[in-house]
Amino acid sequence: MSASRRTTAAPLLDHESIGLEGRVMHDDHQSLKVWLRLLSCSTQIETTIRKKLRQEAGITLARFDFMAQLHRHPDGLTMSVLSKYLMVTGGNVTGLADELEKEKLVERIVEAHDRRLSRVTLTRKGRRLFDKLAATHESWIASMFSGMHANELRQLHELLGRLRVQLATQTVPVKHARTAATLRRRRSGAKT
Amino acid sequence: MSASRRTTAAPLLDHESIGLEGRVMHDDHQSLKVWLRLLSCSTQIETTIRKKLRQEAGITLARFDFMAQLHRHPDGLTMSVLSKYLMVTGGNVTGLADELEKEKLVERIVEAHDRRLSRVTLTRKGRRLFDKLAATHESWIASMFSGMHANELRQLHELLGRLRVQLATQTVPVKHARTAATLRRRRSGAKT
DNA sequence: TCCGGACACTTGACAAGTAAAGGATCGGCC
DNA sequence: GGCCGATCCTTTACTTGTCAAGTGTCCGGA
Repeated sequence: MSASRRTTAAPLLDHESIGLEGRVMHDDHQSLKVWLRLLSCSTQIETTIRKKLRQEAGITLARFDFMAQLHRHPDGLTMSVLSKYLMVTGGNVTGLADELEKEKLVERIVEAHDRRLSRVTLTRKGRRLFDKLAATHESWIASMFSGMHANELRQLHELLGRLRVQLATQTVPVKHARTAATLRRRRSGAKT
Repeated sequence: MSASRRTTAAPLLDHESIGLEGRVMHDDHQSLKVWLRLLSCSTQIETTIRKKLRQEAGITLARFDFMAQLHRHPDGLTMSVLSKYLMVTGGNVTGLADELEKEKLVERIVEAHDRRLSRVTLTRKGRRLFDKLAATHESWIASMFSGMHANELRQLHELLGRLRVQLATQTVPVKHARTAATLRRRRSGAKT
């Protein structure tokens, strides 16, 4: 039941009409509603995938992502690059690498020409496991979207693409914080 | 969930053509792409909001949500209902309630007719604070979506609505045999 | 050559969330 | 009345992730 999450705010805005366009004031509510649905869908899917991965494959979503990155970069990646790609902090990457290394799914190789660098790659065992998981994973996704028509998917893809661009260009004021890509945070929910 | 953001799998599916429509096979990839964009947008917005809430209002997203629920239910809610609405576990709700109560933003009132129940409500102070935050919050959202045209928003709203329904109806089959297999309960031991 | 700063990673304290066990209370039934 | 099971909340242990300080390495300039 329920797909909803976060309840987020009640509509209280009326002053503060963000001087943007003039018709913005009218869109406020619509934006909030879109956001809540967006969040709701996203959360729902992510939760499902996370659960399935754990229950049926005994693996964590974080580890899966970690391995996914290595899989598409067969030559290996350094910790800092992984941190950037995964959008988590360096400390987190270290921890994940430790665990996966312990299970012989990945290995660290210290770079000869610069011993500060260690390149992480999938082991044969890791690659084998990931290949299997990736196929399953994609089938889960496909199945979750199976109720949508092809052109609806196209539209959605297009619209989200535009939204993402908007967000990227104007949300920027995030500032180039520290070294590691300290972005991304937890899920929250919404309810309409 | 977590903080990091999914990079998700490389496309490996080819067999397993989820016998659904016939052209589904062709959609697999599209689904994955839509999902990634969905996640990307959702995460971006959530991160922004979480940061702003913390920086400019000194409050946590979880607390904000907690208060939002109470705000739309002025008569108060029990812990278990809150847990359901917020989609978090009971333990989490207890913790949040403790903190907010300490700050005099909410209060617990033990139900007279059933002393197991405690109803949580916003204090006057809490309501005042939330009113202010909610307005600001909605203006943030509106501003983030300000790059989209009104009809794009409408389309997005519609499509996400359909998706959400799909997810709600078909994701249900998740539950099945216990959590057995993977991680059997281990009392107080370290990792595997 | 040697030194200081930049870089790459690790470590340890903390935050937030989950799941499972615990404790109290209620309600029905004999 | 007294027991039993169900319900509600709390507590505890563990997971995952952040941040900031620490360690080791590289490099460019005096």
